[in-house]
Amino acid sequence: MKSCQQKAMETLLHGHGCANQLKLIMDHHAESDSSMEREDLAKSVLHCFSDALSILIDTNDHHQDDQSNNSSPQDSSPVLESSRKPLHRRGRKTSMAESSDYRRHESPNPIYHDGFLWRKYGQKQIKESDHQRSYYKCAYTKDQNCEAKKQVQMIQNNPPLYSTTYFGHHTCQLHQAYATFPIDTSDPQDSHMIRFDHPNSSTHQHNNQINHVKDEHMMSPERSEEWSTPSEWMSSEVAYAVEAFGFNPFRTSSDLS
DNA sequence: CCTATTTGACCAAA
DNA sequence: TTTGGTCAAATAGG
Repeated sequence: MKSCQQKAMETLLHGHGCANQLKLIMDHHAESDSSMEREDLAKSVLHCFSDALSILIDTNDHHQDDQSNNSSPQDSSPVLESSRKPLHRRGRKTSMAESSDYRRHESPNPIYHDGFLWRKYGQKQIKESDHQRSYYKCAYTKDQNCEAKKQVQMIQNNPPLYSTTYFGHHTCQLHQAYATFPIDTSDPQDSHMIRFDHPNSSTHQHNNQINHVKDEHMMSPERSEEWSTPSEWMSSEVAYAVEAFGFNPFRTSSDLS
């Protein structure tokens, strides 16, 4: 089992990778159709930071955790939740969510471009919810025994709210690439961009660029009309993320500085 | 062709 | 028996 610091480090490295990818996109396709991708990546970066922070903060005050529960974080999106929080069990266990380590995000739109390559392997109607849940695993599960998974589910219709839950941690090369990238390059202008393709994948993969999960038709088809202009909800989503990250849902700001 | 997604079947846990 | 998670055959689509 990995130490919390290790997890935090991995999360930060992922965020770093996403930021790199974002910069790459902004450098090369400044005006193109990649705004959606950029938006998702920006969100991922923010999520990574808050994830890492929550891990570190959580381990920091693991001994003085008495009054931590009653200060429930208000429900501004995106909401962050982790398995390190106490889980109240009611009724049947929801296996994955209660047994293994997970990080959950809520946001007004599903997160597809999070810097990793996912493969969908299932979709289920969930009892209490009106909406289906989609199951993804890392595209390198087979090649590299990467166990990372994620679930995406619409949890609310109006306004639209999606829950993205990550399970396990990436051990694949795509992830390792972030770790080998020099973090503090002396020259911020010159970008030594990391490669996002994978050295072993060329033999049997027709396409080794980041190949993002496409929009599912699982959700109600009419939902797309609810977002009048894409730029509206996208920028508001990032604004929410910034806001949430700024005050940190788990602690008061005094703990951060 | 090849790979990715869809979707009903299957399985394990409760 | 019900439910959530996964498998894998069928299908889509490049």
